Amino acid sequence: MQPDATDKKILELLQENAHMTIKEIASRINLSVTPVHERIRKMEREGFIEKYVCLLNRRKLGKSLLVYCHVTLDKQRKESFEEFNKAIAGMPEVLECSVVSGNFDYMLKVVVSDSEDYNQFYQLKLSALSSVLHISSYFVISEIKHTTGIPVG
Amino acid sequence: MQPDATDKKILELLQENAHMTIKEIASRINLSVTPVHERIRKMEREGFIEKYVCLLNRRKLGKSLLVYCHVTLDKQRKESFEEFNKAIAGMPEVLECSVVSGNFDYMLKVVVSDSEDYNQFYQLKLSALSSVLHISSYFVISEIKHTTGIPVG
DNA sequence: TCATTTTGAAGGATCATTTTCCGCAATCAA
DNA sequence: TTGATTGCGGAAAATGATCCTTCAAAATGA
Repeated sequence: MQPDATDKKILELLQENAHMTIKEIASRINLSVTPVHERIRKMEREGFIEKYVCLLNRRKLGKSLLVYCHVTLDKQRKESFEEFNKAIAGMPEVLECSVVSGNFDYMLKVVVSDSEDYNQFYQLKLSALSSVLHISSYFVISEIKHTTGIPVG
Repeated sequence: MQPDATDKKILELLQENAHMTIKEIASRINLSVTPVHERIRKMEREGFIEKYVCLLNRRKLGKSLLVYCHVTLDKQRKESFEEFNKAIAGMPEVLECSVVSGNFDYMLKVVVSDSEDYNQFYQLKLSALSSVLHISSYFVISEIKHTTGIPVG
């Protein structure tokens, strides 16, 4: 069953602040705590809500550099994709990695401390993979928008 | 003050599951609830922890298509950047938007229902902006990795 | 139409967690 | 040694989550 309008309001609030109490959510949407609680549990059970996480300030933690990479594999073959996918899983600096359509194979989002740190990652980890043919790096100069909230309207 | 090793363990746990109780965290790192509670509050106060959110399953909510866009502005001028930045802020389907170095100006991450929905976004919203000269779209075929957890080791 | 079932919500009791307070021990500087 | 600071543990108080029962409205069926 898809979330109804009330469920969606709850999701919007929780996507913005998961520490909001059920009581607070209830008062915002003019309901008592019980139905709000039940709706949340239901959406958790049914997988609409996947998990609750905290978001950190990467700059304060010294991870000031954000880089997007385009990766082209040497050969578009099963073994290459498998090697690459497996390697990516073990790289904590890679936050996102997707196979994309277009003139390259992968799109990566990488978080590192600085350009030297990125160089280490680039030379010792990414280009060390035999499956990799070509890498283009795009350094983020300014983050205009950054949200984890998907539109539920 | 930077988080110490104990703080980092707490951050790793909270980045994975922010609903973990203080008691549970405490037992995992062999501490009582008081210091764990104090450390978390401190990291919230000092801004290392920015917010708590819930992550939704976009597919279950009908947002099955993920697209990365490269956008080139017509003119690299203050007014163009301002118009573009402002417009992006009002587009809920754009989850991330960054100014990048390289042969285009912006990198966008867009979430929509399907290709028709993307077409609407592309034609009616993005290319409707006078500041935009060129757009390249890269459709995500497969998400290999997707995490919000930045490395704190 | 009337009775029955189902669904969603409210209120209150109970349980768990968070938060606060206090004291203890280790470390460090004077 | 003394005094101050820091980090930790334990327990009480405050708050919130959860569970259970009841109620009302809508849907279902004879």
